[in-house]
Amino acid sequence: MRISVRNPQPIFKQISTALRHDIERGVLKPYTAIPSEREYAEQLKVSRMTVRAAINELVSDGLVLRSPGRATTVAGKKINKSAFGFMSFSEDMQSRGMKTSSTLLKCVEEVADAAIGAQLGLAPGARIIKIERVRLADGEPMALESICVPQQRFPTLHNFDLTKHSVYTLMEREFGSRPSIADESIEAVQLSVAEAKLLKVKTGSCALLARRVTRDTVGNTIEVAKAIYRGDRYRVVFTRQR
Amino acid sequence: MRISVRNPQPIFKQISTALRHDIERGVLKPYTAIPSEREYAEQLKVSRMTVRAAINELVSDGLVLRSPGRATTVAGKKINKSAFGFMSFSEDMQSRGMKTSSTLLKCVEEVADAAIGAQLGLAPGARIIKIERVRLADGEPMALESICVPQQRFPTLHNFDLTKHSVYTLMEREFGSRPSIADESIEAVQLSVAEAKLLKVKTGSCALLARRVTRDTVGNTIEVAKAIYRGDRYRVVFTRQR
DNA sequence: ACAATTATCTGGTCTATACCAGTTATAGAC
DNA sequence: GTCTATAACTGGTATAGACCAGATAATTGT
Repeated sequence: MRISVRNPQPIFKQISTALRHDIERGVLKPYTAIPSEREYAEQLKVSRMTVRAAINELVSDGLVLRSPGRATTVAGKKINKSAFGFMSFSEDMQSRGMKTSSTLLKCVEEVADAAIGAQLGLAPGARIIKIERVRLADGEPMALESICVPQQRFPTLHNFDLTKHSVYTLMEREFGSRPSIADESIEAVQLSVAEAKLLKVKTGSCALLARRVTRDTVGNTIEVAKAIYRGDRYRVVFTRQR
Repeated sequence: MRISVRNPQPIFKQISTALRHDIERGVLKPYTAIPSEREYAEQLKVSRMTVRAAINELVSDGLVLRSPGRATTVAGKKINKSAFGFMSFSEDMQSRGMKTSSTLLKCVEEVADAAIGAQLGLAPGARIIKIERVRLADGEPMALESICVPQQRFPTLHNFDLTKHSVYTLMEREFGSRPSIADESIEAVQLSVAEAKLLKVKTGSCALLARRVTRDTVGNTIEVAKAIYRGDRYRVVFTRQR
């Protein structure tokens, strides 16, 4: 493992990605103990707290398990290789090696209704930009997505080519608002006739309905989203800890 | 805020729960900045790193937002009050103020089939304990749950009253195995005739199917679970970060 | 050979300090 | 007033030490 102070990445990040790779490549094998924090500290000539910060990252991703008194061990094989985090549809699919595309159904500026406005923390009568898209993976319809963002914060968002660019990327690059945290809920629903037609499945099929309220690093609510994923092709995977 | 070294809880934990309460009670209001880490450190006469550890807990629960250079602010109202973590059905429902009960459908010791055995990391032919229950909240059927645990690790689990005790509690108290991390997947499915009858809903209704592989603090896989939740009454809620 | 004790591991917490890089407020120049 | 440079913040990272309690390995005494 090589770490460098000249690397713009913080040391603990360098260490955690190095360890992550070691686990992925099998250098550190599942169910076996990894070297102790003190060993790494001495070997890498960094403080133990720095090593600890690195390992913290792995713990919160569920890659390793810590238990007081015992050595830290590599967790067994995970259902989901990709760490949780939260991803946009495009990032999500791309990480699975699928090509994504979109069909734009709607892209309008309108007055926010009471519910959406309240969730976005807007005054009554404030305007929003509403974007509705069919999301496809390798050409096959996978999800229906409806996004509402405050017009005031992203005034020209609807001028970009939303079939090409990720909305999150645009938010960050063009408007300096980085999505940071999202409250999400998932439920099972039956598809309506219109929804089923767009997804090219039978009416009444089961689907996952996800609602999401996204905030940026400053705490502003920047998005209220609703997405319907085909039940036969989509599965939400995550790691829980306690 | 009062912290004490005599309190068996670590200081940073005391601070984080105090802050959590302040946020819940509205002493620290949404969208407003909280005092800086240095202020808390001086006021509480602890190291800044300790305060930081406390605030880290709030950040990972999505209660506050940090952004370099700026003050830390309280996040807006959350969809889910309860932090994510992972909970058993009983804990889950109880936290919602509902009374839970169970109907035991099956509780047997048998040879693990290939798939389950592999997930539990067992040798072919090893025995498991399989528990199937209908879970009820306030007397109403809410979920069907099927749990498989290795017989070797929990030899007498099926002798306990599983309609009364939480399996996780038994695992920890009676067998010294604390559930620590779980890989979970959720998908939408249509209920079969038998499932619908047990849940007292119409055949073909939508439901959430959750699969879970749980490991303890040492990394042993201690449970493979499958649960079917009524789609009309259940919703999975969580917070994502990136 | 076995059981009990002890030494030495482990991670968990904590301190006090330091420097950096962003952000914001302030004070000064115009 | 408005603009600009600066000072005073913020959180982010890192250090080098310290002590604790749980787990384990080594060493005893029998």
